[in-house]
Amino acid sequence: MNSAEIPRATYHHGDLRTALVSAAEGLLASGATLSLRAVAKAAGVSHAAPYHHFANLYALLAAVATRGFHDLAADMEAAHPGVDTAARLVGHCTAYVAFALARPAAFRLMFSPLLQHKADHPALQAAADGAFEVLRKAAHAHVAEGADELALAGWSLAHGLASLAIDGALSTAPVPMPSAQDLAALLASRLLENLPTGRAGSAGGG
Amino acid sequence: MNSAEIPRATYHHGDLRTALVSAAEGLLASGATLSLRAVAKAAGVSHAAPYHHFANLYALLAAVATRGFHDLAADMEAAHPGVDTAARLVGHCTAYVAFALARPAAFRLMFSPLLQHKADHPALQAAADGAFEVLRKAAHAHVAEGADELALAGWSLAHGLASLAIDGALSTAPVPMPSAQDLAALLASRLLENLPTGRAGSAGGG
DNA sequence: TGTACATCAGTGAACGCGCGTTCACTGATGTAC
DNA sequence: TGTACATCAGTGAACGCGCGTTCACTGATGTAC
Repeated sequence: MNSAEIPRATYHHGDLRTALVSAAEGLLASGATLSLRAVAKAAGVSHAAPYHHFANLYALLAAVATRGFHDLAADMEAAHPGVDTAARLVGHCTAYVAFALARPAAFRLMFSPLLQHKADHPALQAAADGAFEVLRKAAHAHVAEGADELALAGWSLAHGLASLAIDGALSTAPVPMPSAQDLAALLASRLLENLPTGRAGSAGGG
Repeated sequence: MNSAEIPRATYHHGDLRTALVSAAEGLLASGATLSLRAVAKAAGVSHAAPYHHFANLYALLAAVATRGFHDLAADMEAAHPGVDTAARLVGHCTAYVAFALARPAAFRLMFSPLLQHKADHPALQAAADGAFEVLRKAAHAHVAEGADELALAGWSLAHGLASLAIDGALSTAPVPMPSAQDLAALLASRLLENLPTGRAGSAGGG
């Protein structure tokens, strides 16, 4: 219950703030270059209206990304088949990739350098931390020793696969591919099966 | 020897085409929004000069990305410690992450949706295919069966780690981190050690 | 070597456009009495 | 319930700016003889 998010009065438009966030994500998804004027037009209001809700374009983008991290965390939480800890972590990774494929524009924005200074947007910072915490907790439940490293490995694998898939890089691969979701689940489960509590030790040569 | 790349005459400037590509990558690295006029100014020529070398901004961006893929492939080729096939693949993945950390702006552009239609730029398409081929060949040398999947896993892991690192996401992780290069080598080698020729079979539920 | 000519990379003025931002305004919503 | 007032979300005109793109030009480089 973040009191800064909810109690927006609904005067003329209904809820222009939310409508602007949705319109912005829609424009990003369409591949258009984003501008406050274009977002206002897409939302059906005059170009000056957004200034009553967002100081500038970056504040609006931060709101889009914040909603994205909330949705990502919710999707990952919702995807935990059974109580098996490994299956839960695989489910989280699969949901991660599925989110990126379903909403690539939001996913890119969430990790865009445009919003790298998340400290400027506390709500965004909190939402991003919350999403990673879902993965970290799942890894911690699976195995105590090396859990953070395990979470990082799963996160990296899921993030890399998601990024490559939505940027079309996988289409350059010379072999027929299963669906990206199936592939993510397969790879993540293989990784988890083969990385139990034991630590490998000295593997990174210098 | 691509005849379309080399035989540029050096009339007034010397080699404005190359200078524009370098200036563009420099501007991208500085975080500035890119425009042809800004690139021309950075290269010290008038704003109309680039039109003698590039039809528009996208053609220039494609040239930046093309050079990036060439350099990435060269870096990966150069990083093969010994003749051990596993070590070579780990070396490639490490070089991949190191390239992203050294030239994040180029790396992002290379996988940007702006250049998703690589078929419009044959040189870019060839360079991108060539870079992935380095990874695929290394995986194929390591193990014939399932080599493409192995290459994809290594690629995804390296790409995900690289993306998260350059976008600052790893700084939100609640544990102290080794250097990203060491981490990439560690994770890649673990993955490779534990994913030999055997195939897991049915792991992706659904 | 020297001269006349052709080529074309780079110049600078000019254009129309969409942008961010401001400003006085207007009119619907909420509230005090 | 009704009226008068306060609030403030959204409007539309206006501004200055940087952009992409074009165009006639100019002058350095290359070449034919």
